[in-house]
Amino acid sequence: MNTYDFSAIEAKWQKHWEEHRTFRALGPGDDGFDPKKPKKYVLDMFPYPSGKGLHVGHPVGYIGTDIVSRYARMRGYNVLHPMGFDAFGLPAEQYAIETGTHPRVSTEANVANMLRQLKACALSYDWDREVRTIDPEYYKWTQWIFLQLFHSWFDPSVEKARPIAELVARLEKDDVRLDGGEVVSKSDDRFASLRAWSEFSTAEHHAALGRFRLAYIDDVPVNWCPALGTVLANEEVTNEGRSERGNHPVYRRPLKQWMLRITAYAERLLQDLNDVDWSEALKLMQRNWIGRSEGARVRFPVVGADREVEVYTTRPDTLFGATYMVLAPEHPWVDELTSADRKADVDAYRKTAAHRSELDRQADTKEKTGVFTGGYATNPVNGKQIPIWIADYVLMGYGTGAIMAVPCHDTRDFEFAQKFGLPIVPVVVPTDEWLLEQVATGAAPEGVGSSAGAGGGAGAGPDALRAAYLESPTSFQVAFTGHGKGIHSKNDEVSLDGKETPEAKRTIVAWLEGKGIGRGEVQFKLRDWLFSRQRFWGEPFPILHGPDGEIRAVDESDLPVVLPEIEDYKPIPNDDPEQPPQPSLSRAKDSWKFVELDGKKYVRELNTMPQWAGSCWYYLRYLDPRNDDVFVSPEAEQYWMSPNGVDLYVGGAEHAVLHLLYARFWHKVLFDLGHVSTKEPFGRLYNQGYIQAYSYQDARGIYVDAEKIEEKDGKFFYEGEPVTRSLGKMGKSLKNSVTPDDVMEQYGCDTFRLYEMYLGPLDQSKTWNTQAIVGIQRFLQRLWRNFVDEESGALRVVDETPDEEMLKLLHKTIHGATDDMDGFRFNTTIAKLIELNNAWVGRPSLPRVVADAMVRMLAPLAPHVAEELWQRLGNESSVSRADWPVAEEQYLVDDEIEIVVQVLGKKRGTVRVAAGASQEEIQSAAMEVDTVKPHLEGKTVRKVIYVPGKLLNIVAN
RNA sequence: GCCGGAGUGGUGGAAUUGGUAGACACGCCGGACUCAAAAUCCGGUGGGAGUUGAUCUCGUGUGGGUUCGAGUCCCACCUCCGGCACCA
Repeated sequence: MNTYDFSAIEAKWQKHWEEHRTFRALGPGDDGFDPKKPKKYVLDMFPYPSGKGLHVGHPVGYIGTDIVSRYARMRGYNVLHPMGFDAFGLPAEQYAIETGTHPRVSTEANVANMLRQLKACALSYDWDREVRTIDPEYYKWTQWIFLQLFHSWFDPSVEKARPIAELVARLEKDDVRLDGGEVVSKSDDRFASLRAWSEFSTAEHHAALGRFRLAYIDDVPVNWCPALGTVLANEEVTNEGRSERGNHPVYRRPLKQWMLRITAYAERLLQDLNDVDWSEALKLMQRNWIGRSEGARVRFPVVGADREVEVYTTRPDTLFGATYMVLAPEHPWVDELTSADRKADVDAYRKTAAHRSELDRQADTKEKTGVFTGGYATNPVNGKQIPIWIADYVLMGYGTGAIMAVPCHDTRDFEFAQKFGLPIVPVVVPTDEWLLEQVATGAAPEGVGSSAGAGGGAGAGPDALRAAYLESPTSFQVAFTGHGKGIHSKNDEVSLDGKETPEAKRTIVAWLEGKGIGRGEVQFKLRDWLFSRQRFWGEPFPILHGPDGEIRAVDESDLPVVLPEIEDYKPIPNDDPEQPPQPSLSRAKDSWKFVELDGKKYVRELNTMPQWAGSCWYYLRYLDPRNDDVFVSPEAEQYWMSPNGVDLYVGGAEHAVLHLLYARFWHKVLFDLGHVSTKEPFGRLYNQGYIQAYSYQDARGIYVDAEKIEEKDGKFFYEGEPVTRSLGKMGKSLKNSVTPDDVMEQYGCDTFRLYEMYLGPLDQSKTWNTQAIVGIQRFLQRLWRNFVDEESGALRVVDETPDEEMLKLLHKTIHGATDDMDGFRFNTTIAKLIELNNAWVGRPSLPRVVADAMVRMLAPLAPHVAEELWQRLGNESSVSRADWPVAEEQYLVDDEIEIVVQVLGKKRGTVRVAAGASQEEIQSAAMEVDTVKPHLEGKTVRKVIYVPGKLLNIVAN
């Protein structure tokens, strides 16, 4: 083997690593584990093994984390770098249905294929720690964690989860009583009027506790798709209100579903984002999703009824401008508030609203609709009677499902009021900037304030504009929604006039609280997490339903509840949307479905968990994957997770919200209950960019095979016909997929890995171009020829010291490469190695000191060729456990340096000076440079700026 | 509409805190080797001016600004990508 034979080398070393279990991660309790070494937990996002296999875009992140892991090992860390498969879920089940195979069979085939592809990439995972969510040994603990949620409640007084048994004990002692979802202590005025726990029936006990448990059953509006026989996530529903798969109608209707009380953690999920090292963009996405807003709840008494409608507003300072109210069509009090003569209209409106899907409703944001109920409420700040409407621009799911409408200072209310002729009263004075901007955009009425009309160039003055606005706000075509000073906002007890918005808010909230008609409140957009599906391919719930409304957890000792075998795992479709869903598990045998315990007959919960469940905690199972007694041992958990959780978590930005929010939520519950030692799971998170590829469409718009495109003069042709080019994700449908299998067959794994990294920075989207890969291939071949004589196969490495210049290059390369590796800039690391290698091309031999360092630096990036050369250099152990080279300071400094000479900021020449030269010396030398001199002639030097070691700028004029 | 991110040669990209714009690579051009081709090696390669050369000049999406000096900072705008979207 004299030439660079990548297939032989790669096969040899992959076999070697597997046989020697080179990348086994030793942890607490393992023989040979060294607890004195620092640890690094490097994690890839849990992949879903799809039937399509990987394309070259998928491994980018995996190669990146692999390089980080290999580098960390060489820097003396104990590295945990595991991989596994998130294999439950709809796509696998749908694929299984289409192909008529059992989901387990198709899933396992997909896993096997993906495993093969991953292993071909030489990723240094500890495969002994592989987990799969579909294994009962794994989902036993998913079920166990679900039970932790079920058995816990969020105690707002300490802002953490506690065992619900503690609450029950206090209820049984009658220390506390329940007011809906609130725990009321003896000292509270309400206590005496509330029923004691002992007066509750069994069913009431369960219902009452359900309002506290972190996992609970509730009637919630969901996307119900009768044809598919399941509820769907919002992402699975198209804009037309149909299912993405199969294009079946989807209905919005309330259904009894399992929910997880993630909203209890909203504040902590938001706050703790400050303590994690994630990109600001990603944190912002989570913050927006959680959607915290500060405002007030205010109660409006209904005229002629002993009722108060409660609204939530973020602008309590505009209360005096509330000229009508709007309830969501689904609001429970609509019937009661509707007058007899309005009933027909109201019913009709509610019916149409109910038939529109949520997305439908959100789609047309232009035209507001609504009807008057005939009812009136009293504005509590000024006693005015205002009409109550219903409209679908108010959502039942946010706030109280009712709003006070302030048309002058809210865009939606403004549009609605204009359409239905409701009064619009200004209560906040717009700022001058805003007023002038309205003139610029043409929203202000024409001619206002322009003293002499056109020609004079005199624009509308702010004073005139303000007067015009306050006189007639509708003459401006938009609402003023910003902050400003209050106006027309006072009653006998309180005045907001002249107060800036923040102060006005504080003033009115204090007044409302004093009067007992409202209070300040924080709201979140975040909703509780709908956690059940009616499909087969998921984790069964460890829950039994008793005959008297009892909801009983399966004993921990009886876990796992194994997914039963059923004859037909297809979903149970139903054309009638009014029929409740039939979970696939309802087809299980009675022996599975029914359980007798303590003389009672229970029915198993027949829903399954959604796909997110297994991926919410897999990073914990990797720490101790074969433990049958606990989900993770405290020793393993503390060693690998403390102090900041996963040290590096890499994945695509598509999981920015859902997975990362769900996993953080579970982790916090486990933290509160004492099962894990950190409050956040992922201390540092890094989003890798996507790999995009060009796709080509012919005249008909049909995608054509990207591999067969020919380019001529910047135009593209397929079989002679012109085609159009566009950039997009790689995929079969765009006919632009390139598989790692093909690339590796032609160029080898090392070239593939290097090229994927060389394409650009890890966090950026990059465009795949198979053509340019030869550059990397040539690099490895040149490298090989620097080490090995292709004629004889002899090593060209000699024990001699390179000259000073080459030593400097070597150590500067080590210095720079180390820096680049630390910053995940693998593209520039590779560029530096190429430069170092190029410097030796054409020389008769390669000094050992250079060869040694070069191989070490190459090891994390191109592990096979590095191992091979390492061995040829006479080493016996794996280069993957060798030390990363260290740059020697003495070679990083030059005796003589080149200083750039600028005149007035423009480069005019350079001077070579001794490294220690003073500014004066450099300056006088610089003035004499031939190319500099002419630029100084006849000018006076005003100032000289010297950037040490780099540049001298002479300011002369 | 709102919120993020990004625009640098023919191409992917480099320039870490404001300090030589274009490292490295692809492609292209020229040369060496060869009967020839491939591979390899050597040289060139942002635009314009300059007979060659030194050199000059323009140049990091557009237009302004700050600065001795701007790809980098500030303001306005354009384009592309991503997220959210009646959230009161």
